[in-house]
Amino acid sequence: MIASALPTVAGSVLATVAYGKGRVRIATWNVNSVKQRLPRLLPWLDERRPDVVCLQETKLADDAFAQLLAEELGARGYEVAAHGEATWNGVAILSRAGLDDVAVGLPGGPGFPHPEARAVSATCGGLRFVSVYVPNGRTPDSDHYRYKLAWLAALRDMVAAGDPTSTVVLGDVNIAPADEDVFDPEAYVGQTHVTAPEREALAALQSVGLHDVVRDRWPDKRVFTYWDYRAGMFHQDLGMRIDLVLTGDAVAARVAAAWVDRQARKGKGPSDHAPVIVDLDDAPDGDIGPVVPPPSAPAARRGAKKLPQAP
DNA sequence: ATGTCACGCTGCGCGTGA
Repeated sequence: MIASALPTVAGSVLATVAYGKGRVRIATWNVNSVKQRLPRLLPWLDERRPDVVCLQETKLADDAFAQLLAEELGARGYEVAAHGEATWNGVAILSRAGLDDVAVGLPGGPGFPHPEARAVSATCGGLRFVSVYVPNGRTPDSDHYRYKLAWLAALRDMVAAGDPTSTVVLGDVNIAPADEDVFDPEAYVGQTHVTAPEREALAALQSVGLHDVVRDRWPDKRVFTYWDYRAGMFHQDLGMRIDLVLTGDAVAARVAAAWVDRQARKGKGPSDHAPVIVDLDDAPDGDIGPVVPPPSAPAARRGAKKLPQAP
């Protein structure tokens, strides 16, 4: 095998060398404009060294994305699948574990009124990644809210039509799955992100076989991923958990760590969202998946690590 | 206490989206 003729394989080797012993780090981050966030994104990639990164709210057309980032990402070993538009929305997948079979959007998915750049999928090292930016919904009586529900149904259908066990759906779902995922549930009654139909649509997505791996690992912990820019909300830790990593069974069984990188929300020029990072243990075949754990391996085993969050 | 950011503009402060 000649590595130089196989850039995908070479990227996979690089990832293994970079992170050690085959463990794979995946992440999602709503960057709120990749152009504005470049001074935070590049150092974050260098510090956290994720192997697969899903971005949302890139707010950049694909040619501009390539022009802005191709060199910096290529130098770090990443291949890129970007699906954006000029001003709003926009999603991407960065991978140094291979990047194949890229698909944009959702088959048969709704538009508002036209399809928006809110989903991109790719196969990276044997796992199917879907980077999603779920519509906000605005208010529960709005067309945008109905669009949100229809969009989630189309996402569920797409995942169900694939191979859910080796799928990872990650991104900004604009839904707090439970009241524990909101700093003040009473303050949000009647607003989007917490209504029953939204939570039911999210549950329907998960019912195809996806695990909320951050909540599974920290069942009782106050953990948020988004804090409004205003009024010192982050400083007071008044946020919501609306950025999720949802994985199929085979992936969930390999989760070694799952945490929110609050450091990235601090300091100068942050996004209003923090990245979510999940480490997966090595797959026995040396690829990153999919792997069904042997019967003797309890699915609950995981070398739980202390959450590396800042005070 | 409606507080911040980012977007684009028959732009130079404002409406819109989050």
